[in-house]
Amino acid sequence: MDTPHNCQLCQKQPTSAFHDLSADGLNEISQLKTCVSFKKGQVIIHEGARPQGVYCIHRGKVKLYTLGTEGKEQIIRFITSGDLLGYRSILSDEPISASATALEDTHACYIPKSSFFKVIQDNPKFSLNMLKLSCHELGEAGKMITSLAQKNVKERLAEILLILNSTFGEDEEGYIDINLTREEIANMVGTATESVIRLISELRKEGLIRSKGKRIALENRSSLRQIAAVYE
Amino acid sequence: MDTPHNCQLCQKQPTSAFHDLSADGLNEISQLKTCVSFKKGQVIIHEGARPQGVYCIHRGKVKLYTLGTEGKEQIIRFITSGDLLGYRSILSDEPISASATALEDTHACYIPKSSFFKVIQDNPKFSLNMLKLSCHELGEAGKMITSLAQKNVKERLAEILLILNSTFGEDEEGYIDINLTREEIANMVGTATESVIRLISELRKEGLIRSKGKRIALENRSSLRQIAAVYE
DNA sequence: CAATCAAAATGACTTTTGTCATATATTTGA
DNA sequence: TCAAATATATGACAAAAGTCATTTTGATTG
Repeated sequence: MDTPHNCQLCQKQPTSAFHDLSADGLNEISQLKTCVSFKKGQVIIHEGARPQGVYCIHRGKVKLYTLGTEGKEQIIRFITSGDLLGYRSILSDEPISASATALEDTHACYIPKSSFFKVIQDNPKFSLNMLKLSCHELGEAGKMITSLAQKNVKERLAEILLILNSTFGEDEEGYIDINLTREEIANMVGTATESVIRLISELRKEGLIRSKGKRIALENRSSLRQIAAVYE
Repeated sequence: MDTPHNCQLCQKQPTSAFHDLSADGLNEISQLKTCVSFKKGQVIIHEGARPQGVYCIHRGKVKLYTLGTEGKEQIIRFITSGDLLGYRSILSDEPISASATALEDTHACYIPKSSFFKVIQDNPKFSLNMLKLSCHELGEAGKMITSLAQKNVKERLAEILLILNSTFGEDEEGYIDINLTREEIANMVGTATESVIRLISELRKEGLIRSKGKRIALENRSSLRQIAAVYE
């Protein structure tokens, strides 16, 4: 077990389910949680398993993905500081429908199933936050479905690059601050690795992005937005 | 306003959020709801709008869809007896992300936003049911994402036919009991209408389905399952 | 700091899917 | 019930995306 993380950080984060939780509620969670770490590449939860608790990510980045035909990964979304992991399966009382793997060394709080339900029951505010959160995710999933069904690969790639940039921000040199292989990008976009590589070259030639090894920086967001046809 | 519907029907239905609700809770809802009807083809909720309440479908069938590029529909899922409509947007406090249109004459109960929140606050059981429901939907959405990203059109069509059959059942002649055009099926599968028509012909020639006009009946489920590669 | 390994890049080719045109069949509603 | 409208069906072709093979580049580590 690791050194305990400070739950108040999550309480302050507006996107967290613990946002605005009462001191009592926060205290309750602090008592029930334990702290764990995962190395880069380590599997945190495994598709098909029955989960025994939820994780609240304290620091690090995690990919959430399902395994399709022939074990091909489909990345559903990313999970990072303040986000919860594993709650879907526990709340719907179904086997885990998506696996999660750490993209970098990750620290998290673990809250056992029974404790999680206790917190939900004792804190209507938290319960409503969870409801809001899952409804928000549901809307995002709907957008992803429409995008996969109706856009071509280049449009989807442009969209994903914009999402990655706004989710993870940029490093000092302007590159998107996440370490993904072209294959992993392909697994988000829902296409072949070669197609992603080809289209990244194309976008680079068009001057919309630049790249150095696996790292990518956006150079012309508005054109990318136009390609992605994200009118929002 | 229509003749009032009996809420006990929803209470008894295991898939409904009102399942197992206390007599008090049920009574509270009965007081707050009004009853409404929609003609076939009528739009019930409209993408981008701000919803003022939720609908509980009493009888009828509704398609839920987002509008993609050039106004093309992407059907996300169907909503039928006992199901709620419009709650996602209200709970996540975002504009409606999907439109809903009645596929046949539909009767529903309307619960205004404020009443809906009141019921959630007064009935922890209902609140937890809603949470379970949205988490279940989230799992289904994840499956749909993987399917769209990794399966080819024929596999997805086979999958959709199996889903339609189990969701809506069959009429006396064995046809799937829902009235959809080939275009609407294409809008679920995420492909062109012609592709759906061609593949339906193909499946018919292979003896896996039969069809009469727009109606379709499954003849060989296990082969369809194999094509859909649904190992479950 | 090289040697090794893994990932990115690119070309050639195949398959799948989409588009457009047109013929045939089925619904629908007056 | 019959005509008009709508949907299904099919062919020909075009475009998009996937697969396989190979080269080049970048990352890793003893």
